[in-house]
Amino acid sequence: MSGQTALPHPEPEDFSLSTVLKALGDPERLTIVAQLAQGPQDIGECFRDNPNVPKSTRSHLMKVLREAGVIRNDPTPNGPGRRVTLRRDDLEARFPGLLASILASSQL
Amino acid sequence: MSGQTALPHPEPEDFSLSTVLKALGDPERLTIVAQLAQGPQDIGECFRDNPNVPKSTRSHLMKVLREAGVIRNDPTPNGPGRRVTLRRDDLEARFPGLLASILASSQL
DNA sequence: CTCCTAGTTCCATAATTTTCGAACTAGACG
DNA sequence: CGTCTAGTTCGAAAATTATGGAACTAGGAG
Repeated sequence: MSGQTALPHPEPEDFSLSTVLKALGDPERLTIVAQLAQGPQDIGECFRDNPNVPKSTRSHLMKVLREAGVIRNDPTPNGPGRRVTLRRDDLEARFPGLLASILASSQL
Repeated sequence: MSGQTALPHPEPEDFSLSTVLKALGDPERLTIVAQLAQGPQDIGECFRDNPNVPKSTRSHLMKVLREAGVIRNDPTPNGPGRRVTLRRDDLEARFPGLLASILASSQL
């Protein structure tokens, strides 16, 4: 696998609305989240478009989303790479309707 | 009145989702917007709590919200100061449900 | 007209965020 | 074991954003 194998993820009760909004208030990160709405992806897939983004920048982008509670970033069970997942249910539990309206607005 | 009397405001079709989210992704600005949800206010009222914020900083905070399309900042018709208004309808037209879910989540 | 009030704009500085190379980590495969 | 792959972390530099004093603006009151 890669990296430290297990990264810290905040609990839903520790999510902050402004932190979530700030994480999504960036076009690149918003695009990634919109893609993840269609299902989990490996990190590489998230950057199929603009493939010239260096690894460290990718990691940082994901870190901001992960620390806000927007995504999970877990080791792939049987295989290389990492699996990124939208934390739909956790976000819905904490901020009802928020993610849905953002995703709907993001595809205009 | 004060300042340049008429400030530029973007049209709803020029709103950008990530710009709106970025504008709201700041605790101070989010608090201001939550207050404005209860009705228009003069700028002074927006800062009744933390009254030690200098004028230029207040103006800048308002500018970010205004340029994102979140608020209107207009001269008060008969009197001093400026009237700040949440652009509820314009935001709803462009990003349905977004503001409502943010406001609901902001009072937790 | 002058002064007062309320707010914007300008500008420079401070703080935060982004970017990306380089070093490091961990599993898979041979 | 060594190597390849995929990704994280570190650190420093670049870019963006925030802060706040000073100058400026506009209306209202005297």
